[in-house]
Amino acid sequence: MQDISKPLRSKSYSVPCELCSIGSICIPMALNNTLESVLNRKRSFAKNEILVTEGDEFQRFYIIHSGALKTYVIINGTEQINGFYLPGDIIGLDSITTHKYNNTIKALTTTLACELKYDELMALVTKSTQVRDTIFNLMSQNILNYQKMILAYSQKNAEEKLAAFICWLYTQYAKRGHTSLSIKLSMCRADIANYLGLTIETVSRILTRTQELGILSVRGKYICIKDLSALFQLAAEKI
Amino acid sequence: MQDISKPLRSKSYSVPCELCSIGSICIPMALNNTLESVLNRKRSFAKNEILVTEGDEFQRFYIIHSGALKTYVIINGTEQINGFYLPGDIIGLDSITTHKYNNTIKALTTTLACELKYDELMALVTKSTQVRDTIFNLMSQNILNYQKMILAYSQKNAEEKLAAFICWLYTQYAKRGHTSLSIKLSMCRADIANYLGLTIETVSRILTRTQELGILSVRGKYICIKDLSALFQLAAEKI
DNA sequence: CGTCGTATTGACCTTTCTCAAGTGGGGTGG
DNA sequence: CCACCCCACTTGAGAAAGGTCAATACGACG
Repeated sequence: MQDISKPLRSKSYSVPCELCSIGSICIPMALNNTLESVLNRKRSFAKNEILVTEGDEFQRFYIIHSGALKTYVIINGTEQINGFYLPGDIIGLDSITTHKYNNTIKALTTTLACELKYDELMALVTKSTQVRDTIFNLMSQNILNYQKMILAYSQKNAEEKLAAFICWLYTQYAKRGHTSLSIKLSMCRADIANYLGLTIETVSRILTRTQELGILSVRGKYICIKDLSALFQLAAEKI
Repeated sequence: MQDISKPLRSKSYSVPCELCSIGSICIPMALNNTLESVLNRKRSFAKNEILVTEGDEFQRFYIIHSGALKTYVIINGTEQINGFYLPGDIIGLDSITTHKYNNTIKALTTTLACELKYDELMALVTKSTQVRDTIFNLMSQNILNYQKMILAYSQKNAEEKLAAFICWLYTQYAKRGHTSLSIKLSMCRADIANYLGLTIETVSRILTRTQELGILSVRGKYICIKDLSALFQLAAEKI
């Protein structure tokens, strides 16, 4: 286990609290003293460290400050990746209904995450309509995202899926104010392939092809978007 | 437009209020007089009638009492189906965050749906922790369902997708107490194919093949499940 | 500077799509 | 009441996308 109060690594990208997915409720000045009891701020996890295991009792959400996580389940002995989570994202909303975690959560890189206790958050929801609206908004957004993702993954071919995936990465960072066209992938090809329902070879081939089209520049885990609008067009999404 | 207070058709399958997705908050005895102002009970829609169009201002959820709906968006001029909704399902949770409907909602058959006003529901959430927990539970369940669906549709081949789809239909009805192995599809092959990201021809071929395996018996829109456990196994899900 | 794990590339095979023709059932008009 | 028609569905043959297996290249790390 890691040191609880390990400081933020200046090298890695992180969200300022104002841009975090929980937004306004994360700002101490908005909620004064109530906040401290709800959030155990900034716990650090090492690369490949498992935060929770599928089936564990649900107690707290995780909100990523810096780094990246993946969630997965084991089906027939093989890992099936459910999602990737980046700075500002919240994990655990699906667990409210089951009272336990439905996925294993693992750190892809060194990650700093805020812990948010469920019980205490619920108490705040009743007390403050601002918190209530924030949480409803968050859950609704989550549902909308999943709808879009299902559309994407049922309708798109391999090339479009991969383009959509990179667009998603770009958008996730952009939403938090980080608009660089250079992206460092925190996951390996196998994880991407697994998540998109493709094979490693197909992912590799398509990255090469997209590079030859002048849309991307790929070098290992580093991707540079050369033509953003072409990438979005390939993903069949409106920019 | 239809007669608002058209009575429930006895022929079609419907959920009793106790099994509706909004569950306890739909039972008048639990919420007494507050309920009537929130729910405009049982409005009827004709087959192919459009309830709301993508982009319309969001005001109310729809909870299906009987019949079936589909939601879709138009991408590049073609319809892309987002989901099918059956008795007990609630539509509109994704709209909380956008304040407008993200999909067009259309009736697949004659459908009876309860309308639930958003503003009034939110007021109830603050007043009653029971309502609050019900709604959080509902949204969480929704997120969990989408997670599972994404897994399903990114990892499965055509045969598994279709089996999973029929399992889902069966399960949806079973959850509401309707455990018959005979299912009448309310959607056409084209809709199923669209939704699953397949072609009509593939859907047709797989239905035929699955029938030859003795798992299903297909006759137009009528499907009879001959071997439920084999079907779930084909869908790669635990029963 | 070698080693191990990850990524790329190539040849071949399976699945699904595409295009095209044929079938069948429900509704309408004679 | 029957025949016809239309639309939804089924079936078949060839094409394309993606998967599989195998060899090779790269790169981080000791």
